[in-house]
Amino acid sequence: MITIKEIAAQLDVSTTTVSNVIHGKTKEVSPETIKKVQKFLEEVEYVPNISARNLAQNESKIIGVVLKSRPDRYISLLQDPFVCEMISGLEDAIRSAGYYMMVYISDDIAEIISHISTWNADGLILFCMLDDDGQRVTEKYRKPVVFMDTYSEEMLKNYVNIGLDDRQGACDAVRYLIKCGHRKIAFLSDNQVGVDLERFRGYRMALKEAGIEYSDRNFLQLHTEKEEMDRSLHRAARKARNYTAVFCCSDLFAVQLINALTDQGVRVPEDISVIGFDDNMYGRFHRPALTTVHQDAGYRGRRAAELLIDILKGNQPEKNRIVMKPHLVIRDTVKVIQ
Amino acid sequence: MITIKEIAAQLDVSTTTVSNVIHGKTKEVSPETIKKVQKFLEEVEYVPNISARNLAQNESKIIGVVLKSRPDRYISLLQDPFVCEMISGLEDAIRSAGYYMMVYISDDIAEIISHISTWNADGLILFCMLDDDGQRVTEKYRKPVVFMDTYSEEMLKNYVNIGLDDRQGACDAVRYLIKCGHRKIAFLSDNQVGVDLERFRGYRMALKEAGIEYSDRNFLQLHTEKEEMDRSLHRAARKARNYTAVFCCSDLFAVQLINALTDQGVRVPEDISVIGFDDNMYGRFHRPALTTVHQDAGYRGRRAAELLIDILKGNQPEKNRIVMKPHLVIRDTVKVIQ
DNA sequence: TTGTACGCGTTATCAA
DNA sequence: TTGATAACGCGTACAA
Repeated sequence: MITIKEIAAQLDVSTTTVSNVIHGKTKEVSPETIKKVQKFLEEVEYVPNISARNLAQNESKIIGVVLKSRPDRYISLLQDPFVCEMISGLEDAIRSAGYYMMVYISDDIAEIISHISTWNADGLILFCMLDDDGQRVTEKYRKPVVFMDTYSEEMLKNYVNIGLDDRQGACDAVRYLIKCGHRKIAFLSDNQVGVDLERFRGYRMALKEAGIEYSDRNFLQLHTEKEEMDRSLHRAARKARNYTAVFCCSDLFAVQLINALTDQGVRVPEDISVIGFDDNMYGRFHRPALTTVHQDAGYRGRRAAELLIDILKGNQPEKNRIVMKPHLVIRDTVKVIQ
Repeated sequence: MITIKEIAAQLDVSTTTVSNVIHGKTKEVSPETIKKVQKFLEEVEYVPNISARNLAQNESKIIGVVLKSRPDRYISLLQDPFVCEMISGLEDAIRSAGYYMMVYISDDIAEIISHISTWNADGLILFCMLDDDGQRVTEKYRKPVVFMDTYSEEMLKNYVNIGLDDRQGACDAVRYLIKCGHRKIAFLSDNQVGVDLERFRGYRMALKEAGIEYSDRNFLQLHTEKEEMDRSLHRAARKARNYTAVFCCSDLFAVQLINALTDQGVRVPEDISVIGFDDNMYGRFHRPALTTVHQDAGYRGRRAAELLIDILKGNQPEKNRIVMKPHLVIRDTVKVIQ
C-alpha cells in the first residue's frame, strides 16, 4: 500500500500538495501539478488509509447498525427475513452514500457500546432496543442516532425514529377478519412489548369497535426459546382451534402456526383463518399464500440510513417521528364465514 | 473518549505504564501501580481507539467478508436464507474470537479490493467468486484468504477452501429419486458453473449409473433476473410436467417451483416429485415439507472463520481443502411410483 | 520499575 | 502556489 508521503517523495512535491489534489482542492494547486499527481495516483492505484484519516479527522465514515440479540431464540437475528431485508436496505443506502456499515450484534449493551466507541462510529442505527437499552446507549454515545421501531417515550422525545403504524396495520387486519364474519379471533405473539404491544392495541381496538369482548385467553403466547418453540407452537395451534381466525404478529409465526395446524389435520383457511404481518417471502412462498399486513422492511432500512446520513451532513431532520403506513394484502388464508 | 495520554497525566505515570497495564505486561510494572491504573481504567471505562492501534501496529482486527452480488437478481444476497445463515455463523465466530466483521457486498471487484485496502482487513473470506474474481482479489491482496465454495482449480491449488461435496449430495438425491421409481428426472438451476455445475455432475452421475439417458432438455434453466423470474418459473413448471421428478439446486428454487406447479393445478408429490438442496427454513416451513439435501450453512461459516483466524495466529492449516458432507433429508415431496 | 521519544498515514494550519 | 510541521492515539524500543 503506497502512502501519500511516498508519493510526495517520488514526485518531489509535498504531502500537502498530494492531499490537496486527492481532495479536489484544485484552486490551491497549479494545473500541471494536478495533472502530474493525478496521473501518478491512478498508476499506483492509491487507496487512502482509513485509520489514519479517522485519527486525523476524528471521523470514521462508519455507520454502526446495532441489533440487540436474544441468544436463546430458536432462530438468530440474521435468520429472520424481516431483519435481513432491513439490513439489506441499510447496506445499500450506506454504501451508496460512501459510508461503511458495521453491524454490531450482541445481547450485551455494554459490549455494544464498547465496540461503537472503539470504532468511533459517526452515527448509529438502533434496532430491537427494549426497556432502557436505548437510553443506555444514548447516555454514552453522543453522536447522531436513528431509532427503528422504538416505542420508548423518552427516546421518541429526543431522537429520530423511523417507525411503522403498527396499531393501524393490526387494526386493519382484524377489521378485515371481522368483515369476513369472524368474531372469535385470537392474537398470537411471543411478547407484549414494543412493536407487538402496539399491534396488540390495534387488535383490541378493532375488537372493541365491533363490540366483541376480549378475554385474556385470546392471547396466544409463543415461547420462542430454542427448546420450547416446537412444543409452544403446537400448544398454540391446539388453542387456536377454539377460534375461527388468528392474527399473528409476523409472517414467520403465521407460517409456522399454519404448519402446526396442518400437522394436526386442521386446514387453513377452511377450518381456521390466519393473517400475518410483514409480508416477506415466507408468506409469499407459502401455499395457500398468506394474507398479511405489508410493510417494506428494505425501504424502511434505506430511509433510516438516508436520514441518518442527512443528519451527519449537518441538516436537521424536519421531524423526529416518521411513521410509515402498512397496508393489508389479501391473499388466500382468510375465509369468509357464515 | 479518554486517551492513554490523558490517563497517564491524571495518574501521574507515563503512557508506557498505562499501556503495559492494559496489555497485561505485569512483570514490568509494580503491583501498586497496576492496581491504581486498573482501577482508574475501569472507572473511566477506557476504550482503546482502534484507528490509532491499527496505525501503530498495522493490524486492523477486521475480517472482511466479501460477497460478489448480482444486482439484477430477483432477490438480493441478504435476502437469500442460505447466505444469511452463513453470515450468521461467520459473525458469531468472528465476534467470539475478538475480531470484527466487515461485510463487503458489491458487483464490482475493483470496488471490493479498494474497500479492503482502505480498511486494511487482516484476512478475507471470499464467497460467490466466479470466473477470475478470486484471482483478481488475491493478486492485489496479499494477506490470508479463505474461500467458500470456489471451484477454480487455480485458487484451490493455492488457497484454503471450505467446500461441500456438492456432487455427492446431488448424486445421493437423484439416486434416491431413482430408487423411488423415477426415471424421468429434470434438473433445475439458474446457471451451470461452480457449485451448480458440480451438482449437475452429481445428477448426471446418478442417471448414468442407472442407465438413464440424459437429454439437454432435462436441464430446466431459470432466469433469475427481476423481470424474468416469474415467467421463467412458470415456464419451468410447465416443462417440469413432462417429468415425474425434478431435482432443484436450492430449496428456494424448489419451493418456488412447487408454488408455480400448485398454481398450475399440479400437485406435489402426487403428480410430480420435487427435491431441493440446502435444507433451510424455506423447505422446512413448506407443506408438504421439502425432501432435500442438508448442509449446515451456519456451521460452514463458523468453520471458515475459525480456520482463517487460526491462520492469522500463525498456524498453518493442515490441509487446503475442507470438504463437508451433505446428507439427504427425506420428507414429503417425493412420491414412490409404480 | 518508569519515562521519553518516535513512527504509523493523514489532514490542517500557517508560513514562505 | 507550495511546503514544513504539528496533531490525532497508540505501541514500543530504548534510555534512565
